[in-house]
Amino acid sequence: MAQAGKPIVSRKTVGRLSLYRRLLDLLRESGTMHVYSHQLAHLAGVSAAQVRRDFMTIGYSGSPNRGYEVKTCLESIESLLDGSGCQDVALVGVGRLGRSLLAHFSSKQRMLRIAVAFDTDPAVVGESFDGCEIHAVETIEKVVDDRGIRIGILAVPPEAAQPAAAALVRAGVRSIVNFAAVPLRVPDDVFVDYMDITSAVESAAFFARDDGDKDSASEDVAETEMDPIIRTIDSLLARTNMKLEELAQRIGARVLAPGAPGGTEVTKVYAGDRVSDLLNEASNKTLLVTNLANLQMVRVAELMDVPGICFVDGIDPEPDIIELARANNTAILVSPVGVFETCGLIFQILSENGQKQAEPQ
Amino acid sequence: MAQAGKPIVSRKTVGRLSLYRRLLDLLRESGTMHVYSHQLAHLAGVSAAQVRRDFMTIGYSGSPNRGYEVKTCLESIESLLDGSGCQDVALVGVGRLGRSLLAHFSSKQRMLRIAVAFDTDPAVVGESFDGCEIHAVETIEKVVDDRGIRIGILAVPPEAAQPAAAALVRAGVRSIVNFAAVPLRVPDDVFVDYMDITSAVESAAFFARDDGDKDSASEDVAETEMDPIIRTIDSLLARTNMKLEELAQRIGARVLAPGAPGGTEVTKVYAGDRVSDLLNEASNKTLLVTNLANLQMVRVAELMDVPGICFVDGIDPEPDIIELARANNTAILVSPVGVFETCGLIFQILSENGQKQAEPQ
DNA sequence: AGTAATTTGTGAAACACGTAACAGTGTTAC
DNA sequence: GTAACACTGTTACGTGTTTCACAAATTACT
Repeated sequence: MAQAGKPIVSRKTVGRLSLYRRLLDLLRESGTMHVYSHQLAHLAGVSAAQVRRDFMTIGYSGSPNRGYEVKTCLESIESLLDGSGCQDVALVGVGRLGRSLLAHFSSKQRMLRIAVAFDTDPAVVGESFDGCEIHAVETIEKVVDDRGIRIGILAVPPEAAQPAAAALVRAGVRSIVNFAAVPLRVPDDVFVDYMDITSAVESAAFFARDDGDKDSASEDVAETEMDPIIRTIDSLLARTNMKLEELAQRIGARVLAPGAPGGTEVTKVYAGDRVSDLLNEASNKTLLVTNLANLQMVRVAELMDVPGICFVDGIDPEPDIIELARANNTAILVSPVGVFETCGLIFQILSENGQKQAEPQ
Repeated sequence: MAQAGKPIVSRKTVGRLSLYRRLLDLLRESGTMHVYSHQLAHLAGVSAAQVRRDFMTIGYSGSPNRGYEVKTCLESIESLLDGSGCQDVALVGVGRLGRSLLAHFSSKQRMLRIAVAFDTDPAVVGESFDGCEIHAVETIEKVVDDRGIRIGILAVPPEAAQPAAAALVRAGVRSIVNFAAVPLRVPDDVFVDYMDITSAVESAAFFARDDGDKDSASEDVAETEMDPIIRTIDSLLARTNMKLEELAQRIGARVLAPGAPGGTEVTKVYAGDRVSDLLNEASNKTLLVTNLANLQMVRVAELMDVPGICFVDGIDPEPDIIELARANNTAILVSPVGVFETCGLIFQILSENGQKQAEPQ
């Protein structure tokens, strides 16, 4: 567990590792076992060499021709990032932004949680938001020190940032995320990350103007013919809780076997009939699109816990196939069109569906 | 006004310019006319060379021995950042974070405003927050295109980010600030800035651990004897609306002349008796601390619209001084201790006071 | 078994960025 | 008037990060 010394990981690398971690987590959930550097790079929006280099610096090795094993890779990153056990975070400033942060970290984070928050407003001091008590700012030093908290978040107006930072540092905080738009004067060995929203938007505004005259060659994303695996992985990001039944209806497919009772979510699609690929790619949320309507496919689906199979070209599968699928609680769909068109439709629907959700977590 | 071509300003430089702009704005408010590169650098937390270089790249020139003129420098930066006129921004996702952003930009921003927002939740569609209408996400393309908006902010859950980004790009958006934790696939000529809160905090957590073993040589900030001008400017950041009267009481000073009716705010302190310096540094919120109790000081204070003078060492000023000050509505305080101690006390009080404010804007 | 196809791991080049040094220039003091 | 000074504008340099390119390694197929 990353015990050997400190591999001297740079600020930017740590940021990317945090992103890899989330992506790998998605992949693991979807049942993917292995991932290549270029696939992960694609998902993370960086270059493949960058991914390899990052893994090198943290001392994790994949295997040639197999790529990186999702499970062990994830463990490696987590042992580095999370270190030993859960870390508490202190939040200063429980205004709109602060509350938004409380909600953000109360729900999804595993190893990091905001353990305590501070504010000046007597109206909120003593209250609790998302299970986090609000204390008065005057007590920062005592409370933070007592709890041994080493990470602070500043979500205060600019003029309050420096004093609050000073108090946090005095209390032993070693690392601060600062949402206020002022530079903090802190000792050199305290890490500060600036999240300056105003600067970010102003920069965006600047580059919005500047880019305007470049020939906009690519109206839509180039959509270069990516290899099927990447496309499959991509659809992961559009995890949209689409029910299998609704999907069937949308693509005009007949439903010959209902699948598991209560409906089934689909987050991933595998198209093809290569059982070996399927073994690697499929998960319990993968819809299998295939033009091979035989019993073997149903058996593999059962084996892999795949919730449904979609045959194509409007074929009528043999009765024994339907019978086995029903027995296995595996859904059977029949799309009236070919593999390509079916995949296209599903892809589009999943995308649209993702677009309709716009409520932050 | 920055018309000649495009000076090719890098992403990071633009971010810093945005910060300089805010700092210069503060300086202007406080009445400061000129600023040196090393002063601005100190305020911004960067090196003096960096500041000069940044101004070089945008083609702004200061004058040797005078530094940069706050007014024209501000104009120069603004003409670059804001370009021509006010720019509208589109926000997607009006959850907690989105609302926090709406509030943030509705209040303080001048040239940037969130003109329209989108969400899926039918409960908020049609509503208005902070004067901004919420539309349905399905209408992104039409509304954004119609209004000619070129800047977008994404405050949506990860799975909704890519479709929303695609819609924004199709509608003509050239620049996106993305708060979702996923990389966006957009054409190369669209600018994307990632504000990944989770990554930021996780990075902070990592470095909080890692830094622990370095010898913590500097318990508190080094507080190296900074030149008086910088100290004066520094106190600007602790703009704390401290009333002159309260300040007098806190430092145990006698009040010999009440100053302007209704009380006066102090955001800045100048200590010394160099009239030439005072002419440069003072503003209508500057408290003048001096050990020269003569009529000339009162006249200069009147001239510069300085609200108050604080004499030191418990002296008793001549009656004509008090008389003139009363006539001018200039407050006269007499601190029982020397210049150094008086400044120290005031500084401490302003700092403490700043710390008590912790409510985001 | 041997061969072909991939993919990793990594040294070295390329790049971007920040820093330091220095020459140029207006200002002040005498 | 002139010399000293303090600051800016700019060029050259160093550092940290990213990309390139290729050898080593592993698997699959013949």
